[in-house]
Amino acid sequence: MKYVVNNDNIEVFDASTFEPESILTSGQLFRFGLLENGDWWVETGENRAEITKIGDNHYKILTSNPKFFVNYFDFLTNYDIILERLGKFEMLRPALDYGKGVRLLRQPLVEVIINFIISANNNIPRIRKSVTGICERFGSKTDWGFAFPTLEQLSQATEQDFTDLGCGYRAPYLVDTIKRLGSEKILENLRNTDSTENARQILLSLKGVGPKVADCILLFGLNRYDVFPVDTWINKVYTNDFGGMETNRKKIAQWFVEQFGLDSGYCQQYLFYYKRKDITLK
DNA sequence: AGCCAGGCCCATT
DNA sequence: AATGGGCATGGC
Repeated sequence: MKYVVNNDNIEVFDASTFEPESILTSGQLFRFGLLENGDWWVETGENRAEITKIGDNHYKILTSNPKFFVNYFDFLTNYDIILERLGKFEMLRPALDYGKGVRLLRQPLVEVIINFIISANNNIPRIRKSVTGICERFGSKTDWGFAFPTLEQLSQATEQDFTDLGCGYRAPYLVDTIKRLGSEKILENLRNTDSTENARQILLSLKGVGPKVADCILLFGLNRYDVFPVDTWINKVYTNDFGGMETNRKKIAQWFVEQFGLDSGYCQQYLFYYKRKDITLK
């Protein structure tokens, strides 16, 4: 993959490891969609991009903030090398072939924490609805819609607000976590620690954050790749496709990390996307 | 209609 | 440390 950063767009060439549909529907983010002209749109933080296909393996990312999206789409990482390493595992090849256009997004930390607290025991369409509602209710107006709210804006939200937005029993968790993020040095400590396990323990102290959600935050918000979030889908992959006998999800995650090391986070995302390939999210 | 969803909290053992 | 019941709410 090659890319050129311009004033109001990024042009992507040889994009075998950049496929908008794969990236956006792989369950990492919840504010995206398909326009009538076939372009994909994505919003995160206070930014928006539209991705238009120019030709085979050739895209243009239209945005007023190209620098942000170079980082967001993880363009500094060489995915060919990751695919080559993981491809040595024979059983991964169908998933890698199907999902080679997936990338691991480098997302704003607070947004990831809120999104994945909402994700627990929930379905993706409903998560999208709640997250979108939170932006519309508490985020700043933008040229195209609404930004994801800042921590200060989020601190205005009550438990009733989150209930009204369809967050269900997670509403009190959100209020409690938002209050703590504003009053303690949690975000700073998360960013400063060298230890993934230390960061995990900090996250587990948050209400609504268990082992799986913590690993998603580590992966999508803190760019730690020695993690393997195990949800209901990965659980099926483990037992049905890998023939695993363990039932404890923390132990399943540890088993995967033993296999795939620092490629675990990428591997998990390819497997998750492949397992859900028959479920449409447009 | 009933099961399931990118699980977690909390009480009990 | 491990287990299990309860849980808001909408998608399918």
